[in-house]
Amino acid sequence: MPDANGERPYHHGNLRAALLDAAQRGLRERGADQLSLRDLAKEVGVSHAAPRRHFPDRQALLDALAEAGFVHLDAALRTALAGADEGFPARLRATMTAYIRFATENAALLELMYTSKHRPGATQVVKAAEAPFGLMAELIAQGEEQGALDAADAERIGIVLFATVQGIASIINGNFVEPELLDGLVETAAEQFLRGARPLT
Amino acid sequence: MPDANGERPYHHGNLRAALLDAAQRGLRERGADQLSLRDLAKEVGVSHAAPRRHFPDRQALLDALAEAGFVHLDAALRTALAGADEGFPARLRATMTAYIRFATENAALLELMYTSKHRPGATQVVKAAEAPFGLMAELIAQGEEQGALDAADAERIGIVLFATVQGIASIINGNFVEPELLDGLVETAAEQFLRGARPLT
DNA sequence: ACCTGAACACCGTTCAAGT
DNA sequence: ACCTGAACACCGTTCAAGT
Repeated sequence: MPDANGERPYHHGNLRAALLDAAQRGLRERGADQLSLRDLAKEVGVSHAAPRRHFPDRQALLDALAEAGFVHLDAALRTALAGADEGFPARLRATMTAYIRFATENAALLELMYTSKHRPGATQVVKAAEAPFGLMAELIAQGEEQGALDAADAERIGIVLFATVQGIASIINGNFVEPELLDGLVETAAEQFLRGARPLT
Repeated sequence: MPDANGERPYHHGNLRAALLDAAQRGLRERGADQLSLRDLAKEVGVSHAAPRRHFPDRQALLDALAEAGFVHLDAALRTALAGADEGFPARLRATMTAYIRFATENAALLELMYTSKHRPGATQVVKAAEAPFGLMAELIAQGEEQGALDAADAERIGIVLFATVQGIASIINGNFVEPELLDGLVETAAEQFLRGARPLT
């Protein structure tokens, strides 16, 4: 039982949350490669074997981080959309910009999210990704209703849009183009997308 | 000196090449995480400290793999272009398809290539990426000359195209969409691109 | 110049045992 | 149910020493 004096902030029901919290910081500050279960356990104040109860192995913790990443990404996109104008072009740009911002501000996390560690097994991660993918599809469907798009298949076009922003993000994060080009790339992609999907006459 | 009987196939000037070769196989078969310098040394038949002469640390070997990956990618794209028809739409589709094929057939390598391990320092990797990026820009420039594109800035459009295929590849490799959708996604992206960048009248 | 062998500090993972 | 402590096999990295 937890002893009477308030010496230990964790250890009861929130070891898992505490570990994830520490892992999130470590990921941001030192990258996924430097994330060690033993370190995290020490940082949180438990023995090195304690995390095993909550994460059967290291990969399980990384998967949990990726899963949480998709939840946060989805929230960021929905927040951006909530604050955007009603017109489709504005909503498109707001979503793209929010994605890129999230991706560049959480570069190590993004890597983890898309890394094919999601072999057969990590269904949770794929499941969590459905929310932002769905958001993209909804956005496209709205554009069709507004008459801004001729797109027949909202889901497929949504995936291509998703892929485009994700690709821009990974090219920027990988240092393959100068960061100054970022805004221009997003704008070029948005313009091309609007022109490419607009009704023909 | 190498003793007279032909017992050792390596050890002279090609330890580096032998290590890279073994690493390439290991990467494909077990992924980058499972790549161990000690294992590679054992597989090649040298002591565990020998690789240090050629790769100062583990990251240096991973960077060398990524660098070689971009060289191979560039070759694959150029081969595809050499066999394609002259018209821009055909050349565009050939390039996109070749990229996606390379990316899905070398998923673990692709991850390594784009992983932001390329922090300040790994200039070799970024340098090696310039070839395929340049190829994309050339492709766009040809499209402009043929009158198929209105694009003002070939380099920027080329980067967006690059980002789109890379994004599709990572979404497929990450298992976020069913593989059956792949061909349709590439075709949708190609159509949108052609429509988005075509002259206005 | 290139490689060996021992040593160091650190891992992830397992398991009997504690509370 | 949750955590501890010892143990195991394995790392990357370093360095004196060999050839």
